[in-house]
Amino acid sequence: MSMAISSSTTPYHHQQGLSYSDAEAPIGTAVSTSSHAMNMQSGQVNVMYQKLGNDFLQHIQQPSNNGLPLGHPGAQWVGLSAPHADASQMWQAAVPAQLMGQDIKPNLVGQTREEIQNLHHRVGHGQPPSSWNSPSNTHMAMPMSMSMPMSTSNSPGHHLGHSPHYTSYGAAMGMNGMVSSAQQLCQGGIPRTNNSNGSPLGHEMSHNGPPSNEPVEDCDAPTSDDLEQFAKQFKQRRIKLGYTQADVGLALGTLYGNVFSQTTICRFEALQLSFKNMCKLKPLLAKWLEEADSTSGSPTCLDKIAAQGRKRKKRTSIEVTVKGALENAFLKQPKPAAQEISGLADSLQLEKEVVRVWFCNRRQKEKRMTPPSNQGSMSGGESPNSDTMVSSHMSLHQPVITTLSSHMHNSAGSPVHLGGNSVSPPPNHVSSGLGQHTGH
DNA sequence: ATGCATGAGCA
DNA sequence: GCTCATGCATA
Repeated sequence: MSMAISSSTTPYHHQQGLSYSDAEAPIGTAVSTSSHAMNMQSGQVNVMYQKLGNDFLQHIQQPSNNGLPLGHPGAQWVGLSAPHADASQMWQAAVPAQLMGQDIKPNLVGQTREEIQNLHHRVGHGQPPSSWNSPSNTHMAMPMSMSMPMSTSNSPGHHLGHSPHYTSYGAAMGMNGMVSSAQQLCQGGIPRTNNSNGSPLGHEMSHNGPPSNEPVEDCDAPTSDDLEQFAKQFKQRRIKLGYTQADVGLALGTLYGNVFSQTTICRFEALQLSFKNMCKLKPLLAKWLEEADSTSGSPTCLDKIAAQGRKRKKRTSIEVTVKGALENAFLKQPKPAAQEISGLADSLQLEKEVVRVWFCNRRQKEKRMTPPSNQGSMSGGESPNSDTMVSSHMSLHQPVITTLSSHMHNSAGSPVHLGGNSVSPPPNHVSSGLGQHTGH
């Protein structure tokens, strides 16, 4: 029984050293041990399975194929919302998004080479036509037709600060015909047909209109469909403009004081945020887009936010076996009591806190993959998922094996379709968990 | 792109 | 202690 956790589980690695100087991204954080020698994604794949469906799955399983097809219909969302109609409901119900209600987080954009890499991939595989395909260019892959916004400093995360003299974006836009998307989007005039991806989304019977009250100021209360569209286009535009997700996150901070991380932008684009959250971010991103579109040269004063070293616990790498155990436990009891957690932690030789957090995260994830339960608005019972993630519908891609799903207990009691997916079973890992759990 | 972590707000 | 939003660190 090797329940050992990968060495990396160190209590608190004060890597103070990583005072992310505003100058350069914390590349130096390569601290890590690397000892995670194991197939990660144990749970990941499962999850992906469930929520993403084939497209993503493939994407995952084949790193080489990393560019998640922008062209892919994103139908996931629509797809789900349509058949289930629940999604829309809950989404709308959750709309009360309070813009800017949040705190301003001094974020230190960290992704540098990663971003660059990512960008690479995207550029390389994204739908962008032949126009720009110079993967060799570690900098920004920009549509050659236009001059790089990035200026000379190739640091993707900072060009804004330096002197992003962006030049004619128009040129690029011509390529896809995606013009002034920002504005359109923000005006509710989402050019649905305007998918350069060629994904017609035609069937999306979309959701009903926006909620009666729309707290969202910038744009009218977006519907899930709007958000999906926006996210998709946003991504396209962003890439075309040559920005990385991290760039955008930083820029948002510059523009609104709200810095966001690459992660958040990424999740936004992937529709992996709660509806409410999506609503909150959309206007900001829309604005940024607008800004980027028009601002042909004004950097929008970038003030680097001083890095605030916050000691962060080093990420614990949970072994596959252990993870499997956790999954099982989760299936049995998604919300274990403190005692149970302790016991579990003990038996698995994990810190209690780690286990607790694991469950929390697992639950969050669960929500994402869990289809909205219709009980929400009217049953008088507000489903806990009311503001669940957007991506839930993905699972619909596997109309087939939904069996497993039914096993899933989900707090709301609604059926959870795990992507049993007929596609291709998760490679290795803990299928034990999501894969074959027997409900409880 | 995602796993584990943090922290605010809430009950 | 949970949910939720968010992000660091990492594959």
